[in-house]
Amino acid sequence: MTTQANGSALPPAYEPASVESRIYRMWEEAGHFQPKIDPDREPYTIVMPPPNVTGELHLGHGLEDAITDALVRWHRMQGDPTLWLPGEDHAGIATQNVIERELAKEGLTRHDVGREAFVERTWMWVRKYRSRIADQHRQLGASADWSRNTFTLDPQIVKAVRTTFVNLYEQGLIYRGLRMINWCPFHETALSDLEVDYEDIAAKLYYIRYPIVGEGGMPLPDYVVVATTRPETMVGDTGVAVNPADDRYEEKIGRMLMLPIIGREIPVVGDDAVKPEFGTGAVKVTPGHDPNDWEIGQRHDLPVIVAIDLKGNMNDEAGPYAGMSVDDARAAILRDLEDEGFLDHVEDYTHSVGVCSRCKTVLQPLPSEQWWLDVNKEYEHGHSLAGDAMRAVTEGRIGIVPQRFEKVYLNWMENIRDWCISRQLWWGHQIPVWYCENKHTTCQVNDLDKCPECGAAVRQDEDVLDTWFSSGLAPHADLGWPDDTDDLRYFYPTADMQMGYDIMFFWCARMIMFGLYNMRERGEERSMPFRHVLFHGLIRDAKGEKMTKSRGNVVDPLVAAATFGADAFRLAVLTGATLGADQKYSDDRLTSARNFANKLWNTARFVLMKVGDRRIKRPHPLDRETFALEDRWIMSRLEQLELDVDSLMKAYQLGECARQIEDFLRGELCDWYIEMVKPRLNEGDERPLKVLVHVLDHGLRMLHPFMPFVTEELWQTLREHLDDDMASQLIVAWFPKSGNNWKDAASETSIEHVIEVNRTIRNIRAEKKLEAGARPKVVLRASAYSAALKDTAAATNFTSRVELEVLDTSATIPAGEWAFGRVADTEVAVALPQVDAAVERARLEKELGESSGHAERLEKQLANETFRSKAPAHVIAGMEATLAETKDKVAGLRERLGSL
RNA sequence: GGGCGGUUAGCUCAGAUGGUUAGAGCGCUGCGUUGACAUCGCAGAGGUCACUGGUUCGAAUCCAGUAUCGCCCACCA
Repeated sequence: MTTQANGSALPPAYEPASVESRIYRMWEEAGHFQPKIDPDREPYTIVMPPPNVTGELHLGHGLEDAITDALVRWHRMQGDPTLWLPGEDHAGIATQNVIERELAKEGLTRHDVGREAFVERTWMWVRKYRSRIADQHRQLGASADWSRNTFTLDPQIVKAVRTTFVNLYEQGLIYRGLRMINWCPFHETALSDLEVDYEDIAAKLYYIRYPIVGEGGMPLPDYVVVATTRPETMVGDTGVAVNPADDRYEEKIGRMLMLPIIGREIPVVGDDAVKPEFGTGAVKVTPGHDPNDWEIGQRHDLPVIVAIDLKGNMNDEAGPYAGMSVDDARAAILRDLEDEGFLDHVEDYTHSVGVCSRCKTVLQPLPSEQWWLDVNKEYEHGHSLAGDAMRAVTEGRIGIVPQRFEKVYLNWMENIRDWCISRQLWWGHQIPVWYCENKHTTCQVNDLDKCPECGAAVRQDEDVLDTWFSSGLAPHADLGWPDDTDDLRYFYPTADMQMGYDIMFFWCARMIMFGLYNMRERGEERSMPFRHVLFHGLIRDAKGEKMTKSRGNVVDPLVAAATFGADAFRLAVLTGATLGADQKYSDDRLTSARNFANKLWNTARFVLMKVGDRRIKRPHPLDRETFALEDRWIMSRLEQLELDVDSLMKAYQLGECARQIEDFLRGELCDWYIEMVKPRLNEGDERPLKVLVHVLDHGLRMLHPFMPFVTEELWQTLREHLDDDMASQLIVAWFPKSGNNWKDAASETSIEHVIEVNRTIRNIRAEKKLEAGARPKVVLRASAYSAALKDTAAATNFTSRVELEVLDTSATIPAGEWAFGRVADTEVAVALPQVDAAVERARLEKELGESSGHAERLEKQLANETFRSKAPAHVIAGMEATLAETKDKVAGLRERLGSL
């Protein structure tokens, strides 16, 4: 044998820790993450969903890296100029909160330090965490272009944000207005509808008597009972509404009621929004603290009284309850109502309340001046933000994967309302609007120091924009918009986008609206931010619970990667579920993925050991004539795999694709091909080396998008032994493209048969409890497959440890003690020391039952005229072949039963 | 109140355009260290594909309905 130096040079087990950082550095230093702009080639671009700068990457980011990197590496290996554009998000509320908590440890609030110092302090935090986040991506193998890394508060993005704002403002889509908003008393800011969660709470429905006022302002003994879950808001009541069609209250409409305790007179109004069947059919109207009541108040010109302040406490409007918290005020009011006989009765009642999606504080609906984006207004004839965003999807310019999410997207977009974009925070994009003391308002991109109209000093609007306003610009802004940059011209529109389905509305929807709007000069076919958007599911813990800090079940992807290897982590999350579906995460899956990496490692180790110091030429199609049956088989199987990989990748079936490659390498290459050719290799036959090196090379290439580190490490050694035009690194090597050179259906059928025969032999060995070390004689009697069985006899002798003799059907099996089996046309006889006739009979009878049942079903179907006329020919032919084989088998079984 | 998804082996999940006896990993049982790999190999047990009805020559796959779990949307005083 030749030298074993190269194979033995690899340690016997794959050790990710000793490989990953070195390999990553090698890629990055070679500049492979940075695409070269080539006008003759279509680029592949994908923008990374920017993680919040507030902290660590979680499993969701790990999954995203696995998905994106697989797509990116696949395209890069196809030769596409490939750009994966990374970034981080300033994450307004989340980040501000982190810094406020830091301050709180020093006993300070943000107001103590002031806006400027607070923002500076936040920047210090950001600088520290940004590089940390990038390092975390690196550890997972993300081949993103760090030279283009973008932060959502970079000057370039500020310019993009302001330009967008100004354009929308000038077209009247952005406006400032007094509306009912969701106010979070904890964060002390307005929120958009999307940032509201609803929680069911067990509460009470309080029925309160509102006396009717007679002539002269005196309360009458008669009263109207209203039902409310929030009695404390009655201090802000300015009316009571009933349905105008409700007979019970018909004559009450227009009369005045006396607000209990407070003593204010309020009118009864008729409004269709009131449902007669709910409660008493009469509802107290508090326009200052309820969105519905706000609407009713608008319709009936009712005054608005705001009685709750921005921290959730009662203000002076609450009279005797001023200064109390909402909860205290509720208790006090109920006590007073009861004391004075106004509380009619109380019922248990479960309803949902809006809470802040971040801190779960119960939100206060308040009328407030905020900035809004009107997504339905036409900015040009026939064009609105939401309308364009819907059409891009319905007309197929943007594809949603999986497609079922299309409906969710469209349904949301159809019902979308104006977006509250201002936040009362300090960290973020400050609104580019300036006011002067003469009430002039200026909205412009550049900073302003004096009023262009009157020259007076100006003050910038203090609010900042919703974080998603800037994220929504990502694809074009990250590429340089509003400037006309090379990147923007070349890489926009981006190809794919990928995110968890949970941020479809927050992010995907906004990117589509903003992209189409800002890039509209490009025309419909080139203005969309991306051509496909992929929605992946959430990763839950092993019990299916959502991973949250409070549950303490959060898994750090870097710990997983450090324990099992980044490749194992990536493979595990990628194959854990299909796109769009949630997956449960457990170490078991990581373990098997790690084991596969090790299996691959040892496969390569074996091949390299056998190759020694040779340089191998790839198999040429002309070699087929000289190749053994199993050589032709594995080459044919490889070619089929390449075809399947191509179509699966194109269909974004990444998990299925990885699984199929793994199945091939494990189940066909390792389990069968390698085992079968060992005897030939031992005899110095070098043909299998050609095949082994080629198949391993292609396998590593195809697996690289999924398991980049181990494949690159192995390929670095393998390439030294392949006499071919090779790239220096696998990351930029060509991806196997399926040709039609090796497809060989006959070889596939033959080897499948040989494998089944081997399985049957082994099965008999195990069932008959033959000595593991024994080499029993085996006689095969076959017709059509006899040549294949003879060709592979040496292999079978080796892999199943037998002494094989292949006979034609004309020959008879010699006398002696045999255990019999059958595979299609092949009768398998394994020599036995002795046979237990009863056990053998039982086994044969069971098998006979199964086989004759199968034959009957086939016969019945084949006898069916409709089937014969409608089914495709290959199905019928296949079934007939199976029937023939099954009949042979039945005959054989009967014969053997008879001879027992 | 609308909408969506899941329900396949003990567990976690695959099964594209319907097609011959439904797969993998883990777990389980038995055997095994034949120089790539015990992070391994071989063999085996284990499934009426949630249920009912329909379409079809043929259904895990398509249609309708039911059950159950989960999710999303919606201004339920």
